[in-house]
Amino acid sequence: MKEDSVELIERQITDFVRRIVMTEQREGRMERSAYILLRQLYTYGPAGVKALANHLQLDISTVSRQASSLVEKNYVEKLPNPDDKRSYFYKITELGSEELESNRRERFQRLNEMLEGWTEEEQETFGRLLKRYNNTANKRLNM
Amino acid sequence: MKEDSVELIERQITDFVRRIVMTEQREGRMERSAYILLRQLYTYGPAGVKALANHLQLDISTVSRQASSLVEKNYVEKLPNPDDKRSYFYKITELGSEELESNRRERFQRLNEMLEGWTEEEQETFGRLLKRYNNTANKRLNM
DNA sequence: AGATTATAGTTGTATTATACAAGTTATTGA
DNA sequence: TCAATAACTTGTATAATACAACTATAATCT
Repeated sequence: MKEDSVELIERQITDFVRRIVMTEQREGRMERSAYILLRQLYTYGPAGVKALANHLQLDISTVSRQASSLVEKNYVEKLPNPDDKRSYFYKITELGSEELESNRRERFQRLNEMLEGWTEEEQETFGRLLKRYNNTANKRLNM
Repeated sequence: MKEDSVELIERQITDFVRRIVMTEQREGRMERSAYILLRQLYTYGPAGVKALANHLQLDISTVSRQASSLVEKNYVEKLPNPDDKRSYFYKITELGSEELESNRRERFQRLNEMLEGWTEEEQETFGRLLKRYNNTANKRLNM
């Protein structure tokens, strides 16, 4: 089997995802989904589960549980929506923001170690190509 | 927050993994782990669960179950090891090889679509950088 | 050789993220 | 006003995984 670029990328992506999933499993998952939800709330402000589920492309029930779990940890508050008594706003708390920020720093730290020895240009290129890949993937998902 | 390369990459990796995990969940997972196990057996030949678990960096019990599941589908055979009656060799079958190959093709196909419009050089670079990243990550894991 | 220890594998149990389906309460619109 | 719709929660199921307990065999050490 000839190892052209596509084959190389396929292989690398498979390994990449495997390692991450595996590592997360070992350390007790949650982190990633919690992180993403917190990031969403931090960046775009309070929202209800439906909007969040749309943004994150997850099932409403999944987000509902994730959000509850964050409420338990006091990382988010569940505020009733005065205009619609069916729904709520989940709002990141001070504690949640701190948690997010510290998590962010850790991630940057780890990533920085991973990228040790890379030139600035290589880093930029990697980021750019990943982004391009993601954009295409996301576009395709929404069809 | 300034968006330097590390921040960009962190963001893109998070999104990348999220989308993949999510998509797999939707379509009934298994595919990835089965694929990786089949690939391992195809590439390196028959092996017992311990060796496989080492290679794939998974718990023995996990591999044991994955292997059983592949035996049920007739993708692999479970052969007794004549030199050690405690252990077995799992060997990919003809059917398993075909399944692997067709899975591979599908993945290439999808990936090719994803990389539409990329120059050959961009593809090579992407593969190379992913590989570099993976190598570092794997090295760090084994410490 | 016999007893102890180590090894290969399987199976039981738990956890996490997820989806789908069913249910509750509130809103909207004919 | 009452039927349909919407936002959310909760019940149930699934998949990949780990850890712990167990079984059978092999290796090692008196």
